[in-house]
Amino acid sequence: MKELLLTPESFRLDGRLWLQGPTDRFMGIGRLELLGHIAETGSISKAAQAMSMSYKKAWDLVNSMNAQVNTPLVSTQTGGSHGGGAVLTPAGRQVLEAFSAAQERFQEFIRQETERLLG
Amino acid sequence: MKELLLTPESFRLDGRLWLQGPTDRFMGIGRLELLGHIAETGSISKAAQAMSMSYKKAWDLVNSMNAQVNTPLVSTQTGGSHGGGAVLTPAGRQVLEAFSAAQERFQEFIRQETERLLG
DNA sequence: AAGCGTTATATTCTGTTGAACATAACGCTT
DNA sequence: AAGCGTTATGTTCAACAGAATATAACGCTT
Repeated sequence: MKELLLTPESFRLDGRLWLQGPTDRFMGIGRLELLGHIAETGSISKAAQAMSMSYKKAWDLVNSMNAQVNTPLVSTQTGGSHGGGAVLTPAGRQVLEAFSAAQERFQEFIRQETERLLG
Repeated sequence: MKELLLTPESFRLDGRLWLQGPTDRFMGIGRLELLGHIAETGSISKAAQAMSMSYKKAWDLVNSMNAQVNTPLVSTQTGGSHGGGAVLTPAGRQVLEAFSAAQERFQEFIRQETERLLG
């Protein structure tokens, strides 16, 4: 009977993937989810609530992303019938889709490596 | 002429891979490099110097790794002709090798994804 | 016995990060 | 004009992480 040093009950392979931009982090799993919630809800504040994140934090993230590209990812509007809102621009949808796909392939990579290391 | 939103001059795909243990992080790129330097130098303090890391930090990391497995990865000795020292156990060499390989495959994954996203 | 380089461990300081709170502006609705 | 939900922005406080400093113990060498 062979003793394994690393068992899947006690150890878990994990990882993160991100895009580093000119000044700050540009895209990561948190920012990606935030973009998804903004697309769904049409609002930064509702997206923040959905992630149990403060509005300020969410706004800072949106601001950081928009500041690092020529074409902003999120377009915002203050005032109006519903108080304002936020939508993804075409550039925003493009980034969301591309990074989502990369993220899924990364999860698949982690599954494979988990099999190798702990399986 | 097609304008790219994300150019490889301004954006860089990066990532991290780690093994989460029962209590703490168990293995990551930093701990891996530390194990490598310990294997080379036979000393925690020399390994720490090589990484511009305080001895205490290095010792804490070694202690954290050893505490999370039945068979320690690093065997230490105090006192003696050279003051003491540290060597990798067979388990330590095994973990070093296995995680190094995973790390290399991860770097290759990042290269591929960089090509897709920014290439 | 003194000196050495190392492991082993605690404490203190400090910088960074995130949370919490507070306020203003905006444009529609009533 | 007052109220609303939202975007936009600053400040303050708490928690955590890392760096710096300090000290002891150990076992060989001289």
